Amino acid sequence: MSTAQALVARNGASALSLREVARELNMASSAIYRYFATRDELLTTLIVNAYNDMGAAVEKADAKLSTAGHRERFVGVARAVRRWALRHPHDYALIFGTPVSGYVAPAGTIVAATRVSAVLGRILSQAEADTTTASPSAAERAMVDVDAVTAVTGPLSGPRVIDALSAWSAIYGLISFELFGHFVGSVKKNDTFFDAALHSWADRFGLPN
Amino acid sequence: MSTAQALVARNGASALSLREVARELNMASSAIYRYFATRDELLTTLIVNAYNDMGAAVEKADAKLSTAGHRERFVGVARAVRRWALRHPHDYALIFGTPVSGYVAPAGTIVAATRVSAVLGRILSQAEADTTTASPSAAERAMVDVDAVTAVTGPLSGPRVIDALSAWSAIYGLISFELFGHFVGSVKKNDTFFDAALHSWADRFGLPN
DNA sequence: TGTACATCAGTGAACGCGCGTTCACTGATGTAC
DNA sequence: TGTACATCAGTGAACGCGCGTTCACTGATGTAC
Repeated sequence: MSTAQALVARNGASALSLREVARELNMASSAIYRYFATRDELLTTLIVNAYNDMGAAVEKADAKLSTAGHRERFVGVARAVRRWALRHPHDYALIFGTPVSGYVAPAGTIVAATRVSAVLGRILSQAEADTTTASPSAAERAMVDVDAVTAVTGPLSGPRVIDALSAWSAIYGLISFELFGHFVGSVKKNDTFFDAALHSWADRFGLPN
Repeated sequence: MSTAQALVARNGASALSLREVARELNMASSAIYRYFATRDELLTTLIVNAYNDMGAAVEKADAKLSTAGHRERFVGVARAVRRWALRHPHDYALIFGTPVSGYVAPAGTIVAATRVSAVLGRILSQAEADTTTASPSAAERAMVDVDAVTAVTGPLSGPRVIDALSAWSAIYGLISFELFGHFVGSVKKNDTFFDAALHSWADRFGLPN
């Protein structure tokens, strides 16, 4: 299986149809079945690869900013997410677009899927650790699985767990609106707008600088 | 054309394939060509219908809240967007999911597409009108088409134009993450979480109550 | 070292399916005299 | 009022295409003696 996934990973196939992947690899479509039992298995590998590629890119960006302040890290990491999305629109759509009808992602994908949000969450956790961290209320625990989140991000106060998840989905919203054309006619300079929106989030989180 | 669109609108067809639409209407697939010259023309009508259906639902919700405070209206309208999305996941995906490859929406769709964001923008404009509205800076005008936005929302200060667009894409992000399964494992109660996230936005906008 | 055989990556033709689109048609309804 | 004809909504068979999947195969590489 290592070989199989490597094959697809190495050649960076990122199509949603088995035959299209085969074409990208210059293979007969039937040859794919030497590596994957079924289209869904191929799809899973493609999705996991995309999550990991995105995760690695974002982690690398974060590592480069390790000495920077929390605000700079937060904005920088979000920018890295956007940059990856713009460079890999096909993979982005595979992960974050309309789910493929009938396909159910197996549990194994979640680790890869969590990498990016984990980076963002960790920054917010570290920014908050500088001050006091109130423990989440019962209401907050009822709507969010605080333990699951903080297990991967580090400690976060209740309101911040909610805002962190909200921010992550908002970043996705900004990128998707840009990529899917919903900002056409209102946003003119997508990169400065993205930055402005993100600094507004950083303000909300009280990140210094 | 009135008949044709009415046909589809009345029966509420919301499939992305021409043959599927025909099946929903209990017609031969060829019969569709009596009403639409091409699949893309059908798709356009489907999309416009979806936008208008969503727009009408949200405008109705806003009308019901006309006597309420700005915060209540803002949150109530956002809730209406979410409610519509949950009730019409197929139409929602048609509008906000991955764009159909090769399909280009004609200019005629934009009026319908703007209805929902216009409602939200108008509330924020009215909330701001209660105080002073500083006119947008050159930097803000460079990244956002302020005139196009305020033409439909009413006057908004520069930072608020940006935050309003950001909020709209964030609402989309929250709904899409819920609908597309990206909150599985972290958010447990989607409706209270949505409300909490929205009130956090209302705080950011300084909406009273 | 050479021969015999097993392994295994990849091929290519074929299948049934759903798609968008075309086309000759049917049959009900409306209009003219 | 009845007959003749035009209009028009909808049918059903057929097309070429891309899809996922199967299957008998080829031919290069590895192993045994």
